Amino acid sequence: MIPVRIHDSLTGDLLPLEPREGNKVGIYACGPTVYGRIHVGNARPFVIFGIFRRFLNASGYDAKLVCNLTDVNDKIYAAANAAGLGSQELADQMAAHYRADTDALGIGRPDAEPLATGHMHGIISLISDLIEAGHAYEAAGDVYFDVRSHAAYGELSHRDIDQMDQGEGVEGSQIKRDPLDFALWKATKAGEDTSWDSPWGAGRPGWHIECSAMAEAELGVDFEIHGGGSDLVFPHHENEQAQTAAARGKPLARIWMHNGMVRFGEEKMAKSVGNVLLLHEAIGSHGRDAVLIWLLGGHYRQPLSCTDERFAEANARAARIREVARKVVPGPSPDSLRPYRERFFESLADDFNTPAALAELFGWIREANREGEGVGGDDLVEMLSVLALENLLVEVSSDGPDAESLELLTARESARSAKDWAEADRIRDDLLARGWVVRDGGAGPELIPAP
RNA sequence: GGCGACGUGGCGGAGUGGCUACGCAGCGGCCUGCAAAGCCGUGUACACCGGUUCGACUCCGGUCGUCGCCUCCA
Repeated sequence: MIPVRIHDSLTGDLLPLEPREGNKVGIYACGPTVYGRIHVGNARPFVIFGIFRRFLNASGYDAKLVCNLTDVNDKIYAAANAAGLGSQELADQMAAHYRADTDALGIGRPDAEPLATGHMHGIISLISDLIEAGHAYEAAGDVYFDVRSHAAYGELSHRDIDQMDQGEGVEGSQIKRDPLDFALWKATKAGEDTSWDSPWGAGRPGWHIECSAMAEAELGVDFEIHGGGSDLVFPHHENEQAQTAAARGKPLARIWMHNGMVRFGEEKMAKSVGNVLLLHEAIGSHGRDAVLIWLLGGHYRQPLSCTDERFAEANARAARIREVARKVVPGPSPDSLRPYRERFFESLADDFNTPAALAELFGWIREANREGEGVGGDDLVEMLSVLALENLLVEVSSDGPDAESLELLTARESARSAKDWAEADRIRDDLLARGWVVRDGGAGPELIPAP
């Protein structure tokens, strides 16, 4: 296990990753609410935490990544109504889309992907515990968390509870003890076609309590890392933290790891703003390699802009990797390239600095290109595997050039021998039209699939 | 208004109290019949103003600007 440090949103410090037990690391990253197709902003945490898990496993840890799906929620009721579907039907459909869309990223699935609807028992029992401990109260079939009963409330988002906007007109404001109290359980309302029985009557869980319950069921409490988008810090994670700490007397997680937002234009990409690029569209038009390299090209905590230029640039980077992969041979890499590999892992261990790691990868590539042919590729395979980019190593052309193209290549060689450059260049254009780029290397001409 | 973060070369994007990030694009060169690929070289980079320091892009203070959260949000 190499030492890993991660920035913690609660303390604002770089904290060492210290497993509770052996080399086991539990990571809970909040997934989307499934009421529509996900966009590339939603894909960022999926990729960040998915690749982070790969890095940890490659570094001697045994990481368990849990990414939940929220499949009960106001938005789902609204979207289902608009689509003329049952809410569970819509949620199931969109959950299936989510799995397919994220599968296309090719980074593997999380170790667990719990659904809120699959954890009703745990949710209800956690709410009961909170009521019993005096941190929650029932009111007209709803149950609310009593924010004033938990002194630490506000610690994660660094907010002073007394300075927070307590504007009225919020849902349930008449029956809540404090405007900041948030719903753990909501009594079923007209127009909602799903509900669950509880000690407080038929209803459904609030958003925040779902995650507290699912995280605990999968990872216990005081687990290593809780993550998600920075837009979840308040109120979602603040509330999760408060619920679990109030009910269990222990913090929910040791490190809070938040990724920055994807920007589209000058503002955050969000369904509510309407400025979204759907993940499957991005993969369809730019390829999954570009999407992945683009996401890894910025530090996870910083905002990241989404434009066609960025994807084109990412594709150019992918091409450079494929290029070196052509000349690398199986086997151990030379010692001279060792430092790049070392710094690649050091960068990832230092607050998961993927852009710095990529810089080392490209440093390795430059050195390997300088060495020429026959460089052992083990380092490259290792680094690309961590980033889920090992596919760049396999030759794109599964079948190789067809016979006719090879004949053209031979004909071009004859023309070149005869110094008939016009003919040679004409044949080269023909080959390009057939999808092959001619490359005259020292060992004779080679046909490379056109980009 | 409160809280959090950020302003780096043509673009994107790391990082550091004094030493080449890296990628994309440009320019020059090597290689090539010419290209392509690759390699080498190249561009007075660190918002502005003060301060601390032998020395600051890097630390401190202020100014301007941008973004996120404070409501559902990855």
